[in-house]
Amino acid sequence: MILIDKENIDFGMILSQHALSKTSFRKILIEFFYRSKHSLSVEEIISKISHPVDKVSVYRALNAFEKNGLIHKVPDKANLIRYALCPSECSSSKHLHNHAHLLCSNCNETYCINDFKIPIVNECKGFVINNLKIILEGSCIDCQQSYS
Amino acid sequence: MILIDKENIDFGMILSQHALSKTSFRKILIEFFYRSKHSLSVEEIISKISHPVDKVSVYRALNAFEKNGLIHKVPDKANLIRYALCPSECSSSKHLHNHAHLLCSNCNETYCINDFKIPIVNECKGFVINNLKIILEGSCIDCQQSYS
DNA sequence: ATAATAAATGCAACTGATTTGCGTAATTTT
DNA sequence: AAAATTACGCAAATCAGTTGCATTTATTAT
Repeated sequence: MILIDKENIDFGMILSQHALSKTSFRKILIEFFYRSKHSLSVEEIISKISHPVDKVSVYRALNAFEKNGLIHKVPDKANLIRYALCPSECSSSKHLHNHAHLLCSNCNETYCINDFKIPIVNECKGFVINNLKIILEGSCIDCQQSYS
Repeated sequence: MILIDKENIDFGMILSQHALSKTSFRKILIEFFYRSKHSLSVEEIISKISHPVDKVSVYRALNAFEKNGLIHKVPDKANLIRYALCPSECSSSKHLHNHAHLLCSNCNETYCINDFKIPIVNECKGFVINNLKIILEGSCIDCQQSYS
């Protein structure tokens, strides 16, 4: 397991490394992703961030972050745009993900899981498969506890 | 393998068996699903069906069909509403699917595949998993051929 | 078969997420 | 520091999907 000291990350540096402008909003946004343990929707970003932003700027920043390999889209129960941090191997030229998503039916939080066996597909109908998306729906720990 | 004679299916009967009204539009709609080898979006239904329909009626019919176990939602590249026929075991009380979806990156058609091994998930973060969605993205046979 | 009841349809208008255009402000390059 | 590029905020547009309501069609009961 890799432990990251979240208090001492240079978020401006992270933006530079991904060829993204270091505006005050974007520094706060990337920090917000690092501090969040689950994925983020546009609404969540606007309401919880310590910086007044127009939603248009949020959409555009997320777009740029994704394009440059910093974040990736994750499924959302309501089909909203929702993102999570990429593993460090991703770049603007290529997103390299090999993970599944856990989606809580109750609170609609999405978490990434990195350790799973790729399923074996027997019947392929001649498809050439480039990308695999796995979504596991269920109840997250927090929601299970709140039921009991 | 089960062979179905698509020329002699009583579509009115199928609607009755699923407790759905036999309107002329709904008979044409269910027939359209039977004759299509891939999944259908609302837009595709409206433009290709031999019957003038309002989109609202399409949405409402699809909703009713799904609720009564006749069709099920499938993923769509652009997050549109998209449906495919259920296996005959589905009913209004329960949808019983155990299959994955092939999504062609080129033409955006979606196909169901029924023969695959469920992946083993090692890292679950305490989740209770109720439902599994698997989406295989790639190129379908037709799109591969059109490239060569 | 007919009347009564329930459900489906079409139209117009609405919602809510996302996008586009454009002038201004901040950032990066020279 | 000036010039060039990119991001920002605002207003307005777009696009999929939904809701309300009056009308038509289908189902059920007589």
